[in-house]
Amino acid sequence: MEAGSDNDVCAKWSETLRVYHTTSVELENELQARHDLGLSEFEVLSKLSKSCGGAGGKARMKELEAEMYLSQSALSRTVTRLEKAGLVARATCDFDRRANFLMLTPAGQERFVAAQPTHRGVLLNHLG
Amino acid sequence: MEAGSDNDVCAKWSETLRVYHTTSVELENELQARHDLGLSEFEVLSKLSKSCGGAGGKARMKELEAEMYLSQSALSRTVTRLEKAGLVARATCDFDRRANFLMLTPAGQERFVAAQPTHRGVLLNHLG
DNA sequence: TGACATCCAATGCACGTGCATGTAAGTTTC
DNA sequence: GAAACTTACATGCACGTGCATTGGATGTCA
Repeated sequence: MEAGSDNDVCAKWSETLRVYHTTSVELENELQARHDLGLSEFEVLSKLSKSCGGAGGKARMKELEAEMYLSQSALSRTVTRLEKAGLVARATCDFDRRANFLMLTPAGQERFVAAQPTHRGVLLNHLG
Repeated sequence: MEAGSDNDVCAKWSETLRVYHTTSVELENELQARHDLGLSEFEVLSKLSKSCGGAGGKARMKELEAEMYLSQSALSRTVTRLEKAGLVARATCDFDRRANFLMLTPAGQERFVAAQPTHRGVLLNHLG
């Protein structure tokens, strides 16, 4: 019987929508209010911090793009915002001068470390 | 120990992000390509169809707003788009002339019925 | 070497969204 | 019944996003 299966996926999707929206809205609000960071911006800092082991590490734009649900152009502008805020630095790669290396600045590392508990708290609230 | 719990919620959130993004992108693409409908627009048609039992039924904007993850202004514009496409009609309520009654037009009902299998198909693909 | 395809990132543009505000209609208080 | 408040919806504006394009660097093949 297929009707039950239809209802199942509908309910599952409905629940996914609920969790996603409520959680991401609160993440956005809390990160913005407490740390002046958008959710995409926080996630860029997070990926950089994890894949580079703190300030000074490097990652390419393409690597980030593959890990995030964000288009190439949106990622480019997100990084531009972070750069203007002094949280991230771009450096052209010596071996492939098409590519950018991205580095967390000390300020960026600091901001991320400060924001991470907020992020965790919201997730625990909604998913814990 | 809290580290395990932290990892749990992170993994859960990560999975929610993955399911949400992949599913909603494909929903958006398929509905747009096959039926010239955005996801929000489809969901308005869906709510109207369900809460009104097909064409000619009525619902207020405020009712829809409560059921959807969309701001009042975004909903207003979504309904405007649907109205311009001839899929929904606005009628001012006799008893409260601030409020709108929304009605699915026959074309709107038809479009929704045509689009629903597409919607179900994508959901089954991703969640089934 | 020269011509062409491919790749990386930035940018112009259109679009959907949220916030703040405006307008009109209903409600309450005196 | 008038004034103050509240509610329902629309609209101006700013912002983040995706698509398409551009510009510059790299790779490939004859």
